[in-house]
Amino acid sequence: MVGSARDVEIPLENQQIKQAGLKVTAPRVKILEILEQSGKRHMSAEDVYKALLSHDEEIGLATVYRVLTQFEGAGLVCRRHFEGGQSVFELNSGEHHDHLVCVKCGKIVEFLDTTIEKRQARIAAEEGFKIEDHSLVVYGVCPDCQKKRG
Amino acid sequence: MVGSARDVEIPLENQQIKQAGLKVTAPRVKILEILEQSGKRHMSAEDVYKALLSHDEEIGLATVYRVLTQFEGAGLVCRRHFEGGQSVFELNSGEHHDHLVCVKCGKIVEFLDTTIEKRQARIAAEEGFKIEDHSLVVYGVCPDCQKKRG
DNA sequence: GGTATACTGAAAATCTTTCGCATCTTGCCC
DNA sequence: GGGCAAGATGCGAAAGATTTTCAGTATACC
Ligand SMILES: [Mn+2]
Ligand SMILES: [Mn+2]
Ligand SMILES: [Zn+2]
Ligand SMILES: [Zn+2]
Repeated sequence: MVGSARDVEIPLENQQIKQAGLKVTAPRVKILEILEQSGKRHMSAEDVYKALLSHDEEIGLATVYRVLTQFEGAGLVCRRHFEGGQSVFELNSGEHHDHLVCVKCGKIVEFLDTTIEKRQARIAAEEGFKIEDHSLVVYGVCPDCQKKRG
Repeated sequence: MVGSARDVEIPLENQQIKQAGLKVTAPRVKILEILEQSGKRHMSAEDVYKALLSHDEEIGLATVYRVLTQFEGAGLVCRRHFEGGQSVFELNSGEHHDHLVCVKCGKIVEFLDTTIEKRQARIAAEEGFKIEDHSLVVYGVCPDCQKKRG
């Protein structure tokens, strides 16, 4: 047998999952791949599930929810609660950011504004609150959707 | 029969409901009363339902949801989506505001910061979005809860 | 009062997410 | 490489929140 173990590249996903303290299983690797490769940065569990189906992966919806929750706990993904029933997940970029969401087409623009972040911190401090987290979502109509309709 | 129609005061609730284009019915009046009289400014449908029960009102939970949704459509109440399952409703004060929520005890502090509001408007404008709404919720631990635990 | 229409309560249906559990896998030791 | 225990998966059932359905009832208006 010629060649070393290096002939087979160990996918980055496996490292991430292992480092998160989770066993490397097919569902976990596939779900992470979907999140990394999909054009949508923000996907609902259902979105992920459908993407898996379209890749002919036999993974149950319950497993998708379970794995996404584990990934969240491990800091691999962030869960968002925008309006409209389902939670959406995105890979954790490591940097906090907020969202601008188009109410017509669902387009999402991410932003980070230090002025807002500072004001929030000040307001919380004035009330004596110790901030744990925050959620800022601005809903509006994106340029494309404004063109399409009056 | 002495006395005019003015002897019987028409409750303000009835006016508000009528002006909203809705028929004045017992459930609607009671629910509006609960929202006005309850110490909690922010109530879930379940909260309202329980308050009704404690007032010996026979109103179904489905009706509570229906009425709250109608009130929202009529601009009488605002629906909020804080973390944790249920939506909460509050009377529409006519003035927008955001929320600081204690993750331990649920205490809510309302605030309005023009600096933040302006920054949001600018950010949306830069992206060409026409703002329709926004939701800013800061989660943290209130002073009381900080004292109670390490 | 009489009537068309809107409203109501209760149950059933939806929708999203989580559980229970029998059945597989993975990670690890020999 | 095989054996094993802990941990994961898939499936169906269950749960929790909200909405819909529908037959009976109340309201607004004449
Ligand atoms: Mn994002
Ligand atoms: Mn409020
Ligand atoms: Zn759009
Ligand atoms: Zn508190």
